[in-house]
Amino acid sequence: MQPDHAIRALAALAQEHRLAAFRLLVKAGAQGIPAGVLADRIGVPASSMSFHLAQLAHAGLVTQRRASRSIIYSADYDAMNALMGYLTENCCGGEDCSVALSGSDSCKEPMIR
Amino acid sequence: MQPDHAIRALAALAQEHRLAAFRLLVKAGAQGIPAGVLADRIGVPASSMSFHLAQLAHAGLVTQRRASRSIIYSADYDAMNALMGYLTENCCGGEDCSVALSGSDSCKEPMIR
DNA sequence: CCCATATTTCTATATTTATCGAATTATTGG
DNA sequence: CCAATAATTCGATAAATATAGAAATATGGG
Repeated sequence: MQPDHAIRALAALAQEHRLAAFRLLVKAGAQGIPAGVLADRIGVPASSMSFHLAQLAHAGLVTQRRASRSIIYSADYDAMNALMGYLTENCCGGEDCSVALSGSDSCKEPMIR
Repeated sequence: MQPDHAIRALAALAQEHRLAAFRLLVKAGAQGIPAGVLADRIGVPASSMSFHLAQLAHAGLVTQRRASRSIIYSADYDAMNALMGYLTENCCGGEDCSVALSGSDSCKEPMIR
């Protein structure tokens, strides 16, 4: 994953309504949630929701499919996975962050020099 | 971790120069890097670097200490760890993203309904 | 004490992002 | 085909973020 792709994904999640939408989509699983339902649940106008969903889609974090009149959004787990991988490799010292760096002494870089 | 804290951390990383700085700091380990060296390596004016470092610090992702005339920044691994934990719990279906969700069938939510 | 160094704060400006009503584009039921 | 529904795109602001020079604030050497 290129840094600019990671930045797009991070920026996509770094907004109240988009993070809320993505969390709902993650919980919803592959079934997904229609755009209008997301707008209602989050409490933003449809046009605002559409703007935010476009950013999540541009970052590759969600996919969309049409089902009758609705457009149903789903979280793209692979994309989120890739972002986690990028962060683990580049921002956590190259090891699994939650295991290796929390008070552990297995860090590649010594904590005190 | 509260959602707004996660958003601050995500936003702090979602910028070219800040992500570059944070990656350098992660690689540097506890030794850290002075503000001026970061500015030089990244190629931004000192005042711009200071602006970005303030955002990273406000998000809790870096710590700073004075050493003579320099102010040395270091990555805060615990904060990054907390962010990874938040993302894993809230944006990856509640399991370790890189293990459970990449084509695995161990997801809590069924992939197809 | 003075000067050079390192950094931050201030100030102004440019750029990007967010908001939301109105208009537009699909889709379906009747 | 027409009316109703679901979304998106458009357009106009508003708000937040980024940039960078200039001024101000510490620190330490001589």
